[in-house]
Amino acid sequence: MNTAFANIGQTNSHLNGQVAREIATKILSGEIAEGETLPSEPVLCEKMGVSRTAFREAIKILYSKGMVESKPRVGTRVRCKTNWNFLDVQLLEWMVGIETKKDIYLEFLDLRKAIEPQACAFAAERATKEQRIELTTTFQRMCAIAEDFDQDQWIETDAQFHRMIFISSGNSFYVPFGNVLVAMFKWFILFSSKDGGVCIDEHREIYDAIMAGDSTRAFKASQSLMQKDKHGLGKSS
Amino acid sequence: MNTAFANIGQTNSHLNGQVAREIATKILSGEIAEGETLPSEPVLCEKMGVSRTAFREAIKILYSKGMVESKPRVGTRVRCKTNWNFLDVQLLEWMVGIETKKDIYLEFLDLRKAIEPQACAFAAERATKEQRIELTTTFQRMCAIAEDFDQDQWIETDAQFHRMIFISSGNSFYVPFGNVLVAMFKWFILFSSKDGGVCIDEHREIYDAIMAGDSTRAFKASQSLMQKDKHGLGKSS
DNA sequence: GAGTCCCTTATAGTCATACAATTGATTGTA
DNA sequence: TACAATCAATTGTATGACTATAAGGGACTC
Repeated sequence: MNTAFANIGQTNSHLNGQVAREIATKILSGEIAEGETLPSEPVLCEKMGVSRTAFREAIKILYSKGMVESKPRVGTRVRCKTNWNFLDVQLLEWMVGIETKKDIYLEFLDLRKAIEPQACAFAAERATKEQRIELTTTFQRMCAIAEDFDQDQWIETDAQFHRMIFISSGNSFYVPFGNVLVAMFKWFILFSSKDGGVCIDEHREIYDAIMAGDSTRAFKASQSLMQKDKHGLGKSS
Repeated sequence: MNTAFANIGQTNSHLNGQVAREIATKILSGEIAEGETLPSEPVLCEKMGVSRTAFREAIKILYSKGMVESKPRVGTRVRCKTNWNFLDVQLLEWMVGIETKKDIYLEFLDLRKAIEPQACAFAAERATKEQRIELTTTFQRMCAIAEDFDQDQWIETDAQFHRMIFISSGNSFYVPFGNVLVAMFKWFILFSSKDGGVCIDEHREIYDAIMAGDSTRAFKASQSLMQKDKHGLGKSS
């Protein structure tokens, strides 16, 4: 498989990535408040032990997510939270481990409820042949895992299944949700209980409806799954 | 007003911003295909007449939007489109002027239909006092503009009104939509016709419902506006 | 005293160069 | 053929110098 098409996450193990993560974490946790200006570049470079080159690349990453803005003579300030792009995979991954944010998946569920049924409906209408094949492959994997249950594998495959639906919607704006969803699912691996059965029947209903091209049924099936599953995990609780 | 809370857009007039825009445009338009690797850094720096520093900062911006990934000895390759974050203000702004993308607002409308009614409902339930005040101020401006009609001002204020609703939803994941919406509305200024009346009554219904704290009514009012308005512009056509 | 203009200065923005780290490709060897 | 060592191309990082920008203070005018 072409690497350009493989990974979803954006874990950047380089220095600039680490710096970006470190600062982002402080901003997201509120340790650095909105409106506050960061110490100057030389100071922070010294403090973090990196060169200006790496540091500035890190800042560009934060900038492009709407978290900071820089001006000469002023410095780099943290923008208002309303400008942060929470629908960004990296940003979500940075939130992992921030204690005060661990309940944010509840907010995400409210978004899923609004958008995912419609995504399923679109997928039923517009999924290409290739997308149907991949959806089938993924669903079959889910069935296998449901039989011989493994928590981590289930979550990963479940996320992939739902992501595939968003991709199959044929709408550019729906696609990013699939990626965000995958990022959120990674959280659940960290602190989800090992018990509870999977909603394989509910997923089958969604799958069947999409394959049958029945958008109304797909819409309802998705709604039904989200209704049953308080955690948005594909697990009944 | 604190500058950290003022601007929504992210127009970066610096060199790295220009470079980012230039390359992003070529990627978005398909001139540089998915999976393709860019020429090496020294080559592109020469070609564009900038230093590696500025160039690499530009690439970091694209990277953080999921558009490219870099590896030593391999180069920088364009990632699969499914990884691009279309729910990003800068990315949307870069799309302006790409001829083949000018109908993408139709896709966006499909997203709005799914999410905005729910945002209105949440806003009715959870808008803070300050948010209600700002919403009121904005709505009053809309009314004034509707009287003494000005196309550009209408679009700008209309966008601000809808953005305020997303912010008032109290859900971190709904907020970015408001910003994306503003970016999309900027397009309309470019190629919208000057005729057509504004849907001030429909907007008033949404506003009243939110102020009354009636989420069901707010939901329906938003649906109704989107139904009536084929372009999602707040204008009947 | 209030306002305007200009100068100073701190800060980010840009450049050039050198070196380090990574990894695909090549070559060598069993 | 399979595996290991080497090479080389490309990005990653560091450093130092210079430029551009704009906040803040001071002198001047009204």
